Amino acid sequence: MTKDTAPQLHLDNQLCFPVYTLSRLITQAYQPLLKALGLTYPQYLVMLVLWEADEKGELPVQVRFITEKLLLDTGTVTPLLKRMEEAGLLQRRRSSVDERVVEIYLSEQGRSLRSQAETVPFELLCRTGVDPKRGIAMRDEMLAMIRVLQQS
Amino acid sequence: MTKDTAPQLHLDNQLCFPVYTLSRLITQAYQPLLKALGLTYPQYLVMLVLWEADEKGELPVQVRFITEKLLLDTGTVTPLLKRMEEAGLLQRRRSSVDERVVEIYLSEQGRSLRSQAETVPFELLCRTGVDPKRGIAMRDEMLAMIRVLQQS
DNA sequence: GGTGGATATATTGTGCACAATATAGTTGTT
DNA sequence: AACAACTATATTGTGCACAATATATCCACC
Repeated sequence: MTKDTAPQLHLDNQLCFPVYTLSRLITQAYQPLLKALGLTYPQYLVMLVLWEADEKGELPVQVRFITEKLLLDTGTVTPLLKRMEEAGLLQRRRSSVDERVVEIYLSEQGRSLRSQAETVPFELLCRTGVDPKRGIAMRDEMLAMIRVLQQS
Repeated sequence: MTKDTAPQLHLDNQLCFPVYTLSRLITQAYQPLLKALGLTYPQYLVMLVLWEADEKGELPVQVRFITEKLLLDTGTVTPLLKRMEEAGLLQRRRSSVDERVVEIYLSEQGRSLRSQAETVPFELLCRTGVDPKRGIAMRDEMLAMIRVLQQS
């Protein structure tokens, strides 16, 4: 009489666990590169949003713009932006048109960081040993899952 | 004269961001199911490890066993196990053979939670709308990337 | 049998995530 | 004009993650 088993509860059979682990390991792989720029990984994501908005002439952006791009809520983003303001990467200013809104401006320091960041994605690609084609296929599958999960 | 662009820094071209987001959204999808069991997502992962060890008659396990399975360090796992002990899910006891080692035992409450958890993976599969075959393919690709990242 | 190095776990401090709630401002309706 | 409903951001509290460091124990070798 052996114990009954529940293979669907075995760690190796989970889909969630590799996603969770891969996310952590990727963040760890970025860490030394981002440390040289004085950024954490979530701060790097905010900078990606701001640099891209800058290219398109969309600055300043609202806090809401960032929360929607990154799918994070204000409870995460507000303190994140405060720390980044203290670090001199950006400015936060209440809109005079609508006092509810806080507008985010890129500082010169924040803007100039972009040129240093330009090599980061390629270096990461090398470290992870991802074949670019399969990486794109994986990315698209994940984006599809994200769309499904966002509805609930 | 337009601003120069750096497409490799655009959010939509990142591989890391979908992994990061998918991981968060999956955790959020688990949350209502796990809340009914009184577990957080990392606590659920610890329980998966313990239930599986229990099946194999490997209990008690060392803290190290859990950190290695989950690829987390003691700075994360020790307080996690303490909270789980307070919640009555497990016991922590110093080994008398080797006083450095802390042995983790499953409590009866923790063991009996397994039957309630057995339906969780299937429910998640439904919510994420994953085709099982493609899910397995994705999982294996992620595990391959994890192996590469673990070496550095 | 003492001591240097290795091992196992714990602690401290910082920065996310996120649920829940609060605050303040705006808009639409009557 | 008053006020209810809505919107944008902020705050509070809890629980991870993780780097860095500390503590305690064990083991090998002399």
